[in-house]
Amino acid sequence: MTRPTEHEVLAAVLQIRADSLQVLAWQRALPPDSGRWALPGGRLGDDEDVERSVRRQLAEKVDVREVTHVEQISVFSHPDRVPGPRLIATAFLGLVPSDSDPAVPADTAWHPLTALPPTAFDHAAIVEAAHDRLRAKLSYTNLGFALAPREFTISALRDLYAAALGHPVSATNLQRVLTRRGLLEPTGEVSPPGPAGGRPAALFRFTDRTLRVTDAFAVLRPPSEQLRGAVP
Amino acid sequence: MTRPTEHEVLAAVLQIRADSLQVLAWQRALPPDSGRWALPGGRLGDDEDVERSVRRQLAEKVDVREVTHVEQISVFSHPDRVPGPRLIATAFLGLVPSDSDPAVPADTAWHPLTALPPTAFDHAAIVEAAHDRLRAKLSYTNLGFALAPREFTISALRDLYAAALGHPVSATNLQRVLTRRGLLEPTGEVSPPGPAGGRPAALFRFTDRTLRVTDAFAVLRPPSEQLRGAVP
DNA sequence: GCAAAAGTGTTCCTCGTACACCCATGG
DNA sequence: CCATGGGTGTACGAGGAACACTTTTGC
Repeated sequence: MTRPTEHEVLAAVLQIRADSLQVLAWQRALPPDSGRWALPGGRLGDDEDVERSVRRQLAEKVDVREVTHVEQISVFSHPDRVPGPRLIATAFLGLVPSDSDPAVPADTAWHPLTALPPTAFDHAAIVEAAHDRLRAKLSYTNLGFALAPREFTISALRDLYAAALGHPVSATNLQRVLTRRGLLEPTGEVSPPGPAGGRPAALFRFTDRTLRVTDAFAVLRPPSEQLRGAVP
Repeated sequence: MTRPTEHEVLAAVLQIRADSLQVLAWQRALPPDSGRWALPGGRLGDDEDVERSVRRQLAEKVDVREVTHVEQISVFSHPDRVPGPRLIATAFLGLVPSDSDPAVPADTAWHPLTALPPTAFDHAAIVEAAHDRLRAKLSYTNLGFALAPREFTISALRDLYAAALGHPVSATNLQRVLTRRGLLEPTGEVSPPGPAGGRPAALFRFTDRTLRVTDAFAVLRPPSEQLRGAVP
């Protein structure tokens, strides 16, 4: 009675490379949409939920240990989103730190979001949704940890944020905001200046490398606790 | 080779009734989980995507015209989330204004989130996720329009927000915040005071009855546009 | 010394919160 | 005229943005 339905997972894996936000894709060799670029993913296995599945599938493209964050975006379920048997996709955002350069298969490459080659099916919409999610979460969570190397200078971090957000970011204020929120801590080390000279930059790391919401309820927050046992 | 998989949609439909946030559920008559309360929903049809499907399925429980907002929450896909053939669920949040009292089937009733009877399968987790989403969006979008009647007094609106957020809300500040953001406009009418007297309350409405983000990028926002053509 | 890059101090301003005070109605 | 609920004015503070200024390096 009902048309048979398969379920797949797809991931927009983003990384900042050469000061540009890029996405991992592979070029389809076979129809449909041969020659176009597709997101990594595949059929959901019998014994896994979608989160497990997307991590398994990514392992076939890149070393999963390099993927620092994975989160569900939304379901793409238009009946004709792909030709042939019906296929419903759960889309994910994946993030890789800027200093890792995982080996990828021959048909797979990174592409800047601003110059995406023709994409297969509805994958362009998935990339856009992932980008939107990333931009939003950078501003109210500590998600920067997933794009940044273990240790970094503030100006390197500024470049990462600027590339991901798509607008200039002030190193001064970025440091102050993240420090005030307790997200950054100095390592004590410094990084030597480049050939042009300049003061050596202090190195920092994120205090926490799991997702934390740092600016929830900017407004309409609960009344101040005053003298009750404050929960920090 | 792969186990056959069905796809369903489920909705946590929330409404403020009697100053309490309640969810619509129906009591299962048959196993599995008979006697337990389940969220409205059902199998995805061949010619519809998940958004269309959830609206269609809700129409069987309540008059859809009463549902002012529907949004996707997330996918629930644990292999054993229900007994029998594998069933993947896309979960939704639905909202109904506090002044509508849609007719519902005999097996269906509203339950306060704080006193939820035993629920079927993983539906309790879906309700919790929907509640979290509602709380978050109330603070940075105009989503209040979906819970409120067409016209309302500020103190009625305060009660709605307090019930949804789970903490007291100041009418003074609520009005100021929503007005500053341009979300409220006075109708010019007033509502007569109750038997205890008091000044008649002015009536307001939301200027916009579709979802709008009003507080994006609380931090790390783009540099100020200065004298360029400002986009209001 | 000078240019370049990093880091700090200071000011301004927006905006949410808290709270005192004024307003309009019923009894 | 007083209790009750509605509405306004104001002061405070948190925190982000902008920018001037200082520090440390290479040449």
